[in-house]
Amino acid sequence: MSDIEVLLPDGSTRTLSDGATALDLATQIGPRLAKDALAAVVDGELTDLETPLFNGATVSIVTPKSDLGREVLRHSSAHVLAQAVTRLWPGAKYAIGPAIDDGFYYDFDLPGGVHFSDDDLERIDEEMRAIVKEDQPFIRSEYSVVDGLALFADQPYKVEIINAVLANATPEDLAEVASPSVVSTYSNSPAFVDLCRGPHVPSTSHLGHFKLTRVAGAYWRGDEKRPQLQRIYGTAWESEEALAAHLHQLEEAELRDHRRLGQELDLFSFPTEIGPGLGVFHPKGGTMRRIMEDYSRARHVAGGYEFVYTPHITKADLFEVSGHLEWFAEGMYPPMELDDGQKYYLKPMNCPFHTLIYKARQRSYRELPLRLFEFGSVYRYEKSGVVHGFTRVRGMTMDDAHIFCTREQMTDEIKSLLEFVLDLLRDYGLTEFHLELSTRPPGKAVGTDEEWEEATATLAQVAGSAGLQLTLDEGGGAFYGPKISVQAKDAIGRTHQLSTIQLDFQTPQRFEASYIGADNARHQPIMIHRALFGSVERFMAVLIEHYAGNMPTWLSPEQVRVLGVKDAHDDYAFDVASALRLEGVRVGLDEASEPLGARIRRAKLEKIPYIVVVGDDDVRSGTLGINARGSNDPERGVTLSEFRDRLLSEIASHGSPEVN
RNA sequence: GCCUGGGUAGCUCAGUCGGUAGAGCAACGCAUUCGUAAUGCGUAGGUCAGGAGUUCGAAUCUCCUCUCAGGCUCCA
Repeated sequence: MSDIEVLLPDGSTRTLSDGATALDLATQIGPRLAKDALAAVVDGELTDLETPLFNGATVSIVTPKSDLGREVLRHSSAHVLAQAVTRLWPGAKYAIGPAIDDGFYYDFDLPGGVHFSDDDLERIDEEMRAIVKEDQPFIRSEYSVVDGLALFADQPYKVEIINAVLANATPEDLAEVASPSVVSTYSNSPAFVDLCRGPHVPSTSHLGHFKLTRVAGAYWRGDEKRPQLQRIYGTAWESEEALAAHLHQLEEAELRDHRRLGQELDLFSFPTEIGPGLGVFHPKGGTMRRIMEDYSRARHVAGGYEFVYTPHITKADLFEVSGHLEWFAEGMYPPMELDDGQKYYLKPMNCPFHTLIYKARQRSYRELPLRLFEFGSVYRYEKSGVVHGFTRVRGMTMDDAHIFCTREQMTDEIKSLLEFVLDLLRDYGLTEFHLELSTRPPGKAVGTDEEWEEATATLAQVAGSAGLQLTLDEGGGAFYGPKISVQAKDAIGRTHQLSTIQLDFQTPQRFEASYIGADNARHQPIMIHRALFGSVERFMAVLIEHYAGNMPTWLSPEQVRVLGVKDAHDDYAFDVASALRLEGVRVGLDEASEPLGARIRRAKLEKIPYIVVVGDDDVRSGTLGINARGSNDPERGVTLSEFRDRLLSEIASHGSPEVN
């Protein structure tokens, strides 16, 4: 028997006897590795440990504490979930069960149309732990398509997957089988066989650090028109500590939920009397929003924008010309019908209105680019199940602008616009971005192929030269044009879609907008739609979550609260507050009717950047005690002028007390 | 829109087997005057989301509607 030689990731080589598997390799390297090993990567292909190696192969062993390892154990956990469900509900049909970020899920169709309830999760969890204890090996088998179809004769979803792969293999389908001509399965006991490409952990005993999290409905193959299956979600990790850390992180995320902080900090609410997805801003949230908007306005003035205002409703005609009634009607509120039979719609977008402003008179090429800006409130009829705090609403205000320019100007205009966007977002404290390019939505778009190609190529060129990571969102554009969207990463690593920049050849055409060029001829302008916050409400929600409610000083509704130690100090406290207010600082005063500790506690819970405490010493020497947010170590004896200078410079630089 | 689970005082929540409503915080009043995260006592506050039904009797059981959360689909 001849030997084979394999290459390890560190560049070294190992000699093994012919027919040796990845597990044999791991064993040869060390018993610890053999014990930990879950799978292997052979020449870039993720595969089972049982896979025989061949001469010259590059092999790495996959262990639990790696992304690949976690993916394998999550995928295997999904199989155990399915096995547990088929034990508890004999006759259950199982559909697909992949690994996802942080966990896994599996979709089921229970006999008699039964649905899982939350209580079932506990039973399933117990059954899964029993299976783990049974230490069942995952055994791979391969069948012909015919045999595969016979094997899964009583599993209609599996049959559908096999047939779909035969007909037209999508990457999603291929995840479930080996290749279009070979049906691969894994069984971890004779009683449970699943269609799967693999690989899997050697046996169920490698699993166990999991938690089933929720049950949800999910459409078969993600299609609203197909039957809805019962999905169970779980999370799984390589160790109890990693699982606990993940659960802890979820709790942390919950603490910064803007809906919760909006309530706790008295910023805004969603009165049920008004309706779903329609929020109101309380004075503190209103202050925060006003500051956000004012700063944006100032930047837009500097950026050459002109400010316009337009109504919230319009005759149907306008949206017929724009194409919204043809392409966007299901996102619009139903019309109001007036006595004379005229239909009026609430506006879901501002662009047609701005186009009419453009068209209000003859335009010259000398006016272009013409940049029209509006904090425009729009209303969209979102499906009832999708509204979510201020991140998905039915009424919102966009920091919307439409730029009319010539075809020659558009590339430069988009380039400088992208810089403007990123610069502005950084001023609000977001620093990590990537871009997404959304292309023509198939079957839902107006305009010629050439126009779409030119617009998409222009955006791609600008996005590519921005030096940021660029991802492609195939078919995600608006009906009138492709778009670049700016995705920002927040403090706990989540990404949020914020700004969108859309290039539109269609609207000017539909409205017959034109300008007179230097050649004294009529030309059609190009239109750029752009919103930097996206919606003001949502941007505020993102910032609140990013900062966990600890807003930088310039955005805090109350920047300083002054407390007298006892009521003999209230006059001095008032003077301090007045002096700061003269400088434009938002200052609150909490008089000494309660113990100092209680007032400090309340101010801390309100996340006010600076608590100023004044007592006898301060009255005597004209100083302050400063208790900054994020610190439990107050500074004593600071002069008013020193504090004022520090505070004003922090506000001007958009800083926070935490980072000083 | 669909699936699962919720809705009890301003907020967070308890309420057993169907027997007529409870706490903490907040609010209000009185007292307390205090140097860095909760002073004490008292008062008031509820058509138990809304409607219908079952029952001698419903926060509790059934149905419908509204609404919230987590998913799916869709999306800024």
